[in-house]
Amino acid sequence: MTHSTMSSPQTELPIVALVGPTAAGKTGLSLDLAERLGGEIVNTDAMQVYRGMDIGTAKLPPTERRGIPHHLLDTLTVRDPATVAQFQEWARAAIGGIRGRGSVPVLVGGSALYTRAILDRFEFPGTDDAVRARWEAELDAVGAAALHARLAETDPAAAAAIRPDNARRIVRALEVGELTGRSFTATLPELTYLDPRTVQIGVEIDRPTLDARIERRVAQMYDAGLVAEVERLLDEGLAEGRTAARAIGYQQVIAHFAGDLTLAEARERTVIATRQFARRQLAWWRKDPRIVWIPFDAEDRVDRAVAAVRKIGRV
RNA sequence: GGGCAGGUAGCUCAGUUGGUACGAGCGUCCGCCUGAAAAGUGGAAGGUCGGCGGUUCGACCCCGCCCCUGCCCA
Repeated sequence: MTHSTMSSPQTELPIVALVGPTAAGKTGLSLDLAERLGGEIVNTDAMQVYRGMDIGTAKLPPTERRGIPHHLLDTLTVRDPATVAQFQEWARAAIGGIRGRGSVPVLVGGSALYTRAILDRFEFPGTDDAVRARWEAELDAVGAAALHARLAETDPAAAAAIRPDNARRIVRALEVGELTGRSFTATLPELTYLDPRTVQIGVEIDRPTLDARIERRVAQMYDAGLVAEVERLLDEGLAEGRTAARAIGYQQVIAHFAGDLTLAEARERTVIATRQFARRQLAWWRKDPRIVWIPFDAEDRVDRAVAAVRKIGRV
């Protein structure tokens, strides 16, 4: 416990977020950084929240965490749906708790939307299972195009921003409209940190190297028993999980068990899906000029990261 | 040595009874993205149609030879 003699010194503590494509080396850097800053780690990876999904999400085993507290790992079972809004709440609470303890929160993870939802001014309009279910049923009955036409009547702005084939977003827009009576703007908010003492550090890596690392990582996952892990999780209801079953690696092994892919195909598809995921992540970070990029293999990367943090807050 | 099938986009394959390749799926690249986000979604770039020669106004599609792949016979 820190005793604050001055006006809440804990708010002077920075929020650090480590971003970058999967397999770039975020985890390793996060440990060094947390050690140097006296920080605690907050996971911002949408799939590492699942208990039991360890190998396929490249979750750091507890024995390798160097005694640094890790938050938001293993918070859901494989049957539970994950949602951004809920994660935002958890993460902000975790950040508050860490700062309250006089430590620096170090967020690490590859889920770009999650990270933004936590760091930026980002508000979610709410949800309602019944309303959602009704629109989803309507979607099945009428199809995306017809639903989009209906959205065009009630919320022209949203309809203009959402493609007629993007069923998921159309349903959500209709849900929000019904719930709030307001337009579902459907555009990302500005890049504005909720707390000005926020730094994002990006792990920079060239594509050939990244692709090679992805391939190697997938091979290691299979060697380490990914298939057995999936088999075990299937007993726990993985296939019924709306989000967990979609995770890269898991999704392909499930398809294998369903007889749709050979094991070799599943492995290959996992590599491809991971690579595509990395590209999508990169597209996301590319738009954010606030990120301080540090080469993944820079000898002094930890020093540089620490320096970037010091620029915005006393540590 | 002989016979058959095949050689078209990075990959797997469609296709035209000869008139500028209508290509498709996957991959690749780029964009979008507010309660499934490791998800969802839009677009773009790629082809001297195995090689050489011939027939023809014109060939990827016809003829000849050659090369490569697979299968069969010897």
